[in-house]
Amino acid sequence: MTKAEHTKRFIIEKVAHIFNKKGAYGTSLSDITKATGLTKGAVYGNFGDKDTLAEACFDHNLRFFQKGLFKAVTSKGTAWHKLEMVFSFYEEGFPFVYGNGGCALMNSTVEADDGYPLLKHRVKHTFENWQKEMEAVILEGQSTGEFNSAANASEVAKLIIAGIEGSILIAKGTQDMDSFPNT
Amino acid sequence: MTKAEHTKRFIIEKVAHIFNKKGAYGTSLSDITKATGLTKGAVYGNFGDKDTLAEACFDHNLRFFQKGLFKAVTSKGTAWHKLEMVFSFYEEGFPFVYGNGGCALMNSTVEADDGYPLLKHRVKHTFENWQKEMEAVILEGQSTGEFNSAANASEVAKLIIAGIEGSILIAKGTQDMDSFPNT
DNA sequence: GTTATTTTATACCAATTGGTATATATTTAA
DNA sequence: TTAAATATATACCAATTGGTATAAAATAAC
Repeated sequence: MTKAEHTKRFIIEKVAHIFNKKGAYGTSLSDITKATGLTKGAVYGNFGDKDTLAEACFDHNLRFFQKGLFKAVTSKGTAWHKLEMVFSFYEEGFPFVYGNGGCALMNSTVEADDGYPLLKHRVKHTFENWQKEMEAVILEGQSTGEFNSAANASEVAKLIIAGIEGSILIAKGTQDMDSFPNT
Repeated sequence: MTKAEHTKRFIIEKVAHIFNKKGAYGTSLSDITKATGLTKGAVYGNFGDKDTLAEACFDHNLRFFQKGLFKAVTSKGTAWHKLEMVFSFYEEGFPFVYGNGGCALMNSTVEADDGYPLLKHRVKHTFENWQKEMEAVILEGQSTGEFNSAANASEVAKLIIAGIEGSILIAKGTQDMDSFPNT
C-alpha cells in the first residue's frame, strides 16, 4: 500500500462520521483539515474535490451495514433465523450507528433529495439492493412453508426496511437511544 | 392584519418548501430573496435572523401534518376507523409531501441531529406528541375489544410511525412516488 | 393632509466558502 | 546516492455567506 493510499484511507476514516453528521454540503474544507490535521493541499492532492471525498465517505459509512446485512442473510439456518439475524444486527449495531450520526443511507437520502444530487443514484441502488436481499429471504421462507405464501414478499420486505429506518429516525428525533425496538 | 404580518406570511409561504428541501443551513439568503422577490432588508426587517425564519417555516410545514392527523384521530367512529383515517391521510397527502421535499419532521430530524441544534427540541416534542396521539387510539381500540389487549400500545404506536416515516424515506430514496404503500 | 412610524432597498462589512498555482518536502526507483 | 516522481504546505483567488447601518419609501395615525 503506497503512501497516498494510506493517506486516503486515513482521511476517510477521520472525516466519514463528519460527513454523515453534517452532510456533504454542510461539511467544510476546514472541518476536514481540522479533523485530519492535514492542509488543503494534502486533501486536494488525494481527492480531486469535495464531492469525490463525500462519495468515498458515503461508501465507507455504508460498508458497515452491507457487511452486517450480508452476514445475516447468508447465515446458515431457516429463513426466520436469517430475519432474526438482520434484526439483531441492527439492534446490536445501533449504539455505534447512533453515535456515528445515524444511518448513512437515511442521511444521504434526505440530503440528496434536492440539495446534493450527486449521491442520488447511489442511494437509489442501495435501497433497491437492500430490498432485493430482504425479499429473497421472505421468498425462501415462503417456499419452505415458514411464512404465509399469500403475502407479497416484495411489500413485506419494504415494510421491514421502513420499520428499521423509521425506528432509527424516531430514536434520533427523540434523542432516546434506548427507544430502538428489541426483537 | 397589518402589512408586516402579511409580508411575513408571504415570505413563509414562498420559502417554506425551500427550507424543507435544502435544509435550514443549506438555504441561503439569496435563495430567500430570489424566491420572494424581496431584498435582504425586507427579510431582516420581518425576521430577526435566518434561524427565526427557519423555525417559522418548520412550523408551517408541520401544520399540514398536524391538521390532517388531528382530523383523523378526532373523527367519529371506531378506533380502527381512526387508524384507517390516519393511513389514508398519508396516502392521499403523499403526492404533495413528495413534491414539497418530503416529511419536514424527518428532514429536520436528520439536520438537527448535529448540524442544526436549534430545531432539536421542537423535533423531539413533535415525535412525542405524535406517538401519544397514536397510542391513545390503540388504547381506545384495546378498551373496546377491537385490538388485542396483550400488545404494548406505546410500542405499536411507535412502529406505526416508524412504518410511515420509513415508507416516505424509501419513496424518496428510490425516487418512486408510487412505492408508498396503499392501505 | 401632515406627521410619526414602520417597512423596504442599497451599499457595505468581515468571515468563510471551495478551489488552485506554486514552491517545498518527502518518497520511491535506478 | 542521486534523479524522478509524488505528496504536502503556503499563499492566494473570486464568489458567497449571514448580517448591519443607513437612507429612502410606503404606511398608519391623527
